[in-house]
Amino acid sequence: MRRLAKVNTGTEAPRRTRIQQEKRELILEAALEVFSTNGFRGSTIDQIAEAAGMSKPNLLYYFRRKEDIHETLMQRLLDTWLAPLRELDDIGDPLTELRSYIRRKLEMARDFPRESRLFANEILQGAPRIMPLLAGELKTLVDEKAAVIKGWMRAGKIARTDPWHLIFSIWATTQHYADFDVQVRAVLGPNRGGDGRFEDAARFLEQLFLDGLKPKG
Amino acid sequence: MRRLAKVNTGTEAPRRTRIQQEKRELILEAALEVFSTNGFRGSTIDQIAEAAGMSKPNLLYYFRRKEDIHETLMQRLLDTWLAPLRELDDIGDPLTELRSYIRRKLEMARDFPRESRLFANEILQGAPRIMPLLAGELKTLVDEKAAVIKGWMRAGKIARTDPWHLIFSIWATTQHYADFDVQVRAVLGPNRGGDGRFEDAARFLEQLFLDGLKPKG
DNA sequence: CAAATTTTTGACCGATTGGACAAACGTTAG
DNA sequence: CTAACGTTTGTCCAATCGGTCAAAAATTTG
Repeated sequence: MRRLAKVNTGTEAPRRTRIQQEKRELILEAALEVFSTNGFRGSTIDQIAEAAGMSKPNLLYYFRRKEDIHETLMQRLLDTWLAPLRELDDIGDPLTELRSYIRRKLEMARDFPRESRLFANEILQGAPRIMPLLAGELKTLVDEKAAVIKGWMRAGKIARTDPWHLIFSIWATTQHYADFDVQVRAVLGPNRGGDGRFEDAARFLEQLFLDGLKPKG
Repeated sequence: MRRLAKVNTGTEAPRRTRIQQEKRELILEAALEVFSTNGFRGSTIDQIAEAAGMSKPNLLYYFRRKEDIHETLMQRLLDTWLAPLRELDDIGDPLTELRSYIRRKLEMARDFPRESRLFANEILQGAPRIMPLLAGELKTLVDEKAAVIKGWMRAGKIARTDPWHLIFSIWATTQHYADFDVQVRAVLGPNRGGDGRFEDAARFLEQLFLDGLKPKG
């Protein structure tokens, strides 16, 4: 009876055995850990293989090239990473929607810091591997949501301002707590830099985005 | 007559000839370019040497190890990078002071994006080389300025909130335009992503930090 | 000028890298 | 069981890496 051929087709034919599925997940999990802390060029296949508990040739049996691992990781990443923005909905109170979006993004920075750092690494180095996605899929989504926000502004539900830069500022402030986590904890010190820092950040960001810094009165 | 001995003392004795000064600057400039786009491990001495227009052994005559270049670069960076925060002054109107700080930081993101990316690269990878500086010099400075801001809040000059996270949010939003520049331009597109994007960002950030998003009324 | 010193380079080295390969080992269908 | 296929590994390789070294070239000093 016909069995499966080579695994590493990469582009298509994802028919895989149980072992293949499991081992590929194991490798991707290990690669996320290694890539997110060392960058692509700073990471070695040996590091990933050791983190995944297997030999280098064995890893290369599941992913033919180092770049294939990174590519698979980035493809998966973008979907989950943009999910909060996709949820931004025209129905419902605008200020509540924005507050929820900020909160969800901050939770992702707290719960998936490796994903955030992997993405940041890629962008920092000029996004050589995902540039088309940025100018295509991402731009389309942001433009769409910017239109929604503009509608809220026209309706007088939120202050008039630039929707694109608003989205950037939400990305920047929330992802900062994942990407610059080391610095945040170093500056806050042992007491304030503990587990409570995300709640402090949530409170601060809510106030910033809703009311700004001008004193009441 | 006694001449200069080896150049690479590194830690002290910075007596240098004209050629040494010039060539060292040339190397540091080239290294800034290379390190900021490839990270430390992703950059090679050959790349830096080529960017500086000299041979690898010649470069190693001025900096004995690759790490020495990076270290020198980081030391210089922190001084100029924190200058805007150091200027944050207790005298003068608080809201004006904060607005000036945001503007200066945004100008630095525009005029020195490579420095910003170099710093981001280092922090992203756990700040292995400057951790002591973060927990020492940086924390001291931020704590000091947080106290100044707290004074403004007590005096009712600005809204009460967390001064540390306020500083983080200013860092995050401004540096975003340097570190994530590729993404910003990809999303904004050819028209809005042109040279005017920093002015748009300045306008938006001023409104965000002063008034927030709640509609006037 | 010439000697002393600084600067530059080609050649080289050991270590590490991404990846190839064949042989050994496991597993499963008939 | 056994043959066919999937999985794993030890070994090897060429390229690249950071860095050395001695000797040539350029510069400075007296």
